[in-house]
Amino acid sequence: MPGATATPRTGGSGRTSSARADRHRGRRADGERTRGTILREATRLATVVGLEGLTIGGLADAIGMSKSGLYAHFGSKEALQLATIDEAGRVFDDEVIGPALAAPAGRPQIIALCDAFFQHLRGRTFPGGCFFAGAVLEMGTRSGPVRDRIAECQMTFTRFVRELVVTAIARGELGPAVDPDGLTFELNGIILAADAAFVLRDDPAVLDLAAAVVRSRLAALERTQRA
Amino acid sequence: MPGATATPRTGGSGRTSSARADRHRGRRADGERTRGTILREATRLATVVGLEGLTIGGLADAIGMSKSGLYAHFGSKEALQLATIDEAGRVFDDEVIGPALAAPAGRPQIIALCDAFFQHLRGRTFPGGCFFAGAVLEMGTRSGPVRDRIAECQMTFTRFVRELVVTAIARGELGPAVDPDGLTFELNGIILAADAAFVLRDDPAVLDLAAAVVRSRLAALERTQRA
DNA sequence: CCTACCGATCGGTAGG
DNA sequence: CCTACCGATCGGTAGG
Repeated sequence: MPGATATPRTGGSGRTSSARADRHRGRRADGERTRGTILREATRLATVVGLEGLTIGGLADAIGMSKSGLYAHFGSKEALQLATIDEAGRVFDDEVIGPALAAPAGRPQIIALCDAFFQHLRGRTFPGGCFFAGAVLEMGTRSGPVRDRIAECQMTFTRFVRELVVTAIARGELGPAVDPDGLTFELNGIILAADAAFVLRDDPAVLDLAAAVVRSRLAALERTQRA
Repeated sequence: MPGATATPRTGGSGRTSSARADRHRGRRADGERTRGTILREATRLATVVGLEGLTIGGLADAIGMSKSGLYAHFGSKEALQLATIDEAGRVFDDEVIGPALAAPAGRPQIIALCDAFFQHLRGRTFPGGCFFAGAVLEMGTRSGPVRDRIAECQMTFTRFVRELVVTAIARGELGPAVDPDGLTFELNGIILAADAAFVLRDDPAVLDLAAAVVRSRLAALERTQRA
């Protein structure tokens, strides 16, 4: 969720091929792999117990490591939380933002974004539903770098949705009098309602309802002059 | 949020006036008062640190009591959590359900319900926003009596909103082809989006936007035939 | 990446 | 409603 722009993560560090460089690369690659394993489990765990409920010991147990093994990768709980947020952002970009960008510009991108989000829930990438929906309510009224990072992610997403809305209006696929802020707010609400209902009822039917609501809402706005 | 029906909580126990009964009543009244103080602070604290993050020690400190003083009122953390949920439900009934029921039946009740919810946020009854919105995402994927109680509250609220919608359709204040489940879902989404945005941005302007969205949404559905 | 440890805090109990 | 305590777990560190 960090952004709508694809941020290519260039991996390895060079082209040297001495034994020493290979060993360095091997060690670093192992470390990166372990780090990835830790963070994948951390994102999953955090959607169930929260970013604050995520404990170093609990996470270490879940992946069969010692606590100090985790401290070798992240110096503190806060650093782990921030890295976990970034990992969740990469997953969100891959599974939700990516499919939206792959769709034709305008209204199809709005529908693709919502459908991708519902698929993100349906596929149970995270056992506790949307990582960020939970994190916003958990961290919203606190303070510190973790809260600020979550707020930043949420703002980035809202801005992205608004861009799609503005584009759809400019292309004449939504009525010219549609209020971008209002529709962005509504779409975010549909997304949040889908997450809450799916988390609670564990029933894919709520995602079908959500997808139908998105379509009927956009169809109505295509014809009317006032949102 | 337990229900839309007013549940009068009959207090005192009788009409006896012996010294012994008075002393009993006095003791019980003191206990009830302390219990209320504890629960009021518990609901507030829980909206910031979560129902799970709510600790006996932290709550005891917040109200200037000893931990064991709390254990005298609630035998366990789980019992405290359940009592806290009930207290939050009473507050929600008072501040949100009550004003809706006081409005004229039909569409005015839907608007009154949403406005009362936005006012519930604006007045900062709870520092962390809507108690139940946070609790649903925190407890949704767990198990046990606390999760079940939260799920029950959410279902009761959803049913209540749906009743208002059905009534408004029956009265001809919403188009006959409006889908009750779809509109209930949308209204719940607007409520959740308002809570998330207010918690994060701490800006009453988001509540004004939410109120405007509710009105324009209902106005559009009054005229159209398909939701 | 490990074992072994630290002070602080967790939920909960004994006994008054 | 209190003091005093329990074993378990918290985030974090030393030293390898």
